[in-house]
Amino acid sequence: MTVITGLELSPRKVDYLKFILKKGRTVKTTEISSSFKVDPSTTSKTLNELAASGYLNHVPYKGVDLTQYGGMYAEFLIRRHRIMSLLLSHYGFSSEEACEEVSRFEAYVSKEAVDKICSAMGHPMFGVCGEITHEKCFHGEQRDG
Amino acid sequence: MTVITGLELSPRKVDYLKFILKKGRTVKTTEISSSFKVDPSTTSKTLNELAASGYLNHVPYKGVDLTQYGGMYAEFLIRRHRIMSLLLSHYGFSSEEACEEVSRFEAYVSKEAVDKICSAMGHPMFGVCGEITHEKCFHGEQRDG
DNA sequence: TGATAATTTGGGTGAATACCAAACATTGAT
DNA sequence: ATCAATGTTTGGTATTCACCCAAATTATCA
Repeated sequence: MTVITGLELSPRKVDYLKFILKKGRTVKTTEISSSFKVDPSTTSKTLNELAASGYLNHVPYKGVDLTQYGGMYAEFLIRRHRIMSLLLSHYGFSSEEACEEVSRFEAYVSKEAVDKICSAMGHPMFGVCGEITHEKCFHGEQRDG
Repeated sequence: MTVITGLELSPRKVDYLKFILKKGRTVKTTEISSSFKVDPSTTSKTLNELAASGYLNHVPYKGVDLTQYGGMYAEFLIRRHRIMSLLLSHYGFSSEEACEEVSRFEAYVSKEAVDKICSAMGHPMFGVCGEITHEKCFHGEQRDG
């Protein structure tokens, strides 16, 4: 049972996993590279790394999709984004402002912190940019893994 | 009149400026390198870069201190740290937990965001790790520079 | 089945952060 | 006042992240 610190992935990798989870299907390299406006070769390499680390299944020339672990991890990433955005929305940020700001720093926010905030907020069901799920949240309180 | 976005400096440089401001005097390379547990040569190079960018005055072999601009900027850095830590302390974080968590991501939080949060909090005078000053805060609300 | 489009690979770049070894400057003790 | 010890800087090198270009490879469709 691997423990998630939330600090495992670089900002770009976080972006990619969130993107792939939101698509909910196999995604092609070009979809990602054009969305993020980078060269396909850059995306290709990053996807390879994510596959090597077990987050993605990569069938060369075909596309990528999330492994079981990658799916679980990406759900945390989305939850983190939504919880942090919701938090900022309580301080005068519009949805867009909150999402944009959070996107800058979310990769450096620990799961422990997210769980704590989520718990203090009473495990909200909706964020400013979508539904918040708490499957693996552990409700901030201690629980066995 | 240079506009501060808050995203000008890398995490390490943020650490250094905050450290120097807190000391409130000329600081030697070794003080910094030993505090952050890195090689003095690493610190020396980073201090050079900060000097080249106008944040520090560096007298070789003697030490560094903040330029006027550097001092102003460092005050923002401290305010950002304290506002963000105070924010987290409202979600069940102890002072230490809040400081530690914020230290991980503060370099990526914009001044605009800090001002907004500061304003929404009613410009608090005290954070979990020191007094908060609002000299250059512009009180979140619009004001001319 | 061959041209076109998508993808990957190989080779480079720059920023950030770090280390080591060697050169250089400062300081303090004799 | 000089020299050894200490502190600092320079030069060289490494890694991680993120990016680009050009060339090779694979897939697809007409």
